[in-house]
Amino acid sequence: MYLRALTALQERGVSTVSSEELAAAAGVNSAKLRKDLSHLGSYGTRGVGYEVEYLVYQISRELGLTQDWVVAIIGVGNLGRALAGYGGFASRGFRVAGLLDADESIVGQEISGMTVQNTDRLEDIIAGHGVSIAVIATPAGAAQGVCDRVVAAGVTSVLNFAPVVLSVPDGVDVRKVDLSIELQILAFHEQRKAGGPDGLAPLAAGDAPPGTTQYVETVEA
Amino acid sequence: MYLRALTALQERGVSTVSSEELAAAAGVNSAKLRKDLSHLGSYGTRGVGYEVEYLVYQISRELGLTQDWVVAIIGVGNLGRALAGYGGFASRGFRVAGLLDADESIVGQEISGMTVQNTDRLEDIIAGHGVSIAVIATPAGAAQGVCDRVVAAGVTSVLNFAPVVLSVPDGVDVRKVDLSIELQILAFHEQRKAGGPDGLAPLAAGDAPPGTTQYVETVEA
DNA sequence: GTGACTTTGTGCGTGCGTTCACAAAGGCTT
DNA sequence: AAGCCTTTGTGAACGCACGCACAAAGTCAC
Repeated sequence: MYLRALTALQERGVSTVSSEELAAAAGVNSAKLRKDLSHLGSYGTRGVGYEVEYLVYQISRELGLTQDWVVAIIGVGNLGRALAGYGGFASRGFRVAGLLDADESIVGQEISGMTVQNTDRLEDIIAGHGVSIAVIATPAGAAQGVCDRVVAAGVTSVLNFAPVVLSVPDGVDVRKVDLSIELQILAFHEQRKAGGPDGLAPLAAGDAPPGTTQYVETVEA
Repeated sequence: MYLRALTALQERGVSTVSSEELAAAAGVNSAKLRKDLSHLGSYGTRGVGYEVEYLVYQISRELGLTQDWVVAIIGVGNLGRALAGYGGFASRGFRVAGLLDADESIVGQEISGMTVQNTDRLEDIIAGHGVSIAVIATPAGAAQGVCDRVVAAGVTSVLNFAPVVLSVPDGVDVRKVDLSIELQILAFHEQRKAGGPDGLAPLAAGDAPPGTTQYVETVEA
């Protein structure tokens, strides 16, 4: 988030920024921002602030964005197609090495300049291109099987869009993005705002379920 | 998450489940699960567990899924298209009332059985269909403007896919999904596993940045 | 060069979510 | 009917992230 705010500042020609300004742009507390940045070292100048360009480099390096990452997308449905065409990946050092799908009617299609390949070739592609991150955009039922295969083939990071909890061996990272759960969380708060269902008393502020806080959030009693 | 695990159990014909089993399926600690469920009331039977069907109903009601929610998707690029065709919404009580885009070459196109409308009509559509949740899938530059308009038109929940921090008045909820940040977090851990960049010492376990924990995660020292 | 002002870096307190561990409660067997 | 066994519900402790507030440090003006 800081990196994103910083590059936006960079594009506007700003060369120096205070923790207060950057925190506001990133939607966090300024003390938290300073503490976060202090973990990278002391890159600020007291009385002045942080040099934008230098900070961009330091954060990029810390996040590992100075090197390229090779990604494979498995499952070329609506979501897989969107991911394949998503510009935000390439611009941040993520290179899509392959689109794979088990559906024969999709295999061979050209999507965003890439030819969809059969899932049979998964192991070849991962090994051949040095894929280290797999994006799983398959239906729920196929996700665990695909996950097992990519892990066996050497992938140690998985981004999972399928609505299932994947189990993986130690040393493998899994992150999950669940679109309908995001909507459900919003619906939950929406219901609260409307007074709650079936005579249920609205929760007091702070009674919301965990994991629902966000950069900007206001929940009224 | 619990609801998803429960419906999966329901489909397999399981009628009763213990906190231990359900917690494993949802990827959480069993004590946490019991405490979460206890907030809904005492719906378990000691010595036996929870009745799946009853729990599904209770959670659905609590989350507000027993009623329908009307959604508008603004921005019909790759991602907007994928969202429009995403089956997970309709099956959980979310109805897409409109697809809107500012690009004249997209307006009028038929996507997933819906005609893309001009963003000019945003206020009409929100008022006419009673939209309460807006999904913003526009480019970053347009997001805040669209957000301001949907909020002014009465929307009080926003799901934001644009890579910007939206500012909204009190009483409006915003949730953000940022695809490239998910990949960046994975890349960060991946880099750590590889030994860190430029002779940087790998962080000890627990030194990972906040907000990076997940259902399944293993970060090696 | 000196003083005043600005902003960083961080020790400390607070609040919250998570987990452990156990008592209470219900079912099942004999 | 009684006792054993399983599982829930929850009090208490732990750990962590966040925010406050201030001292240290560096800049800028005079």
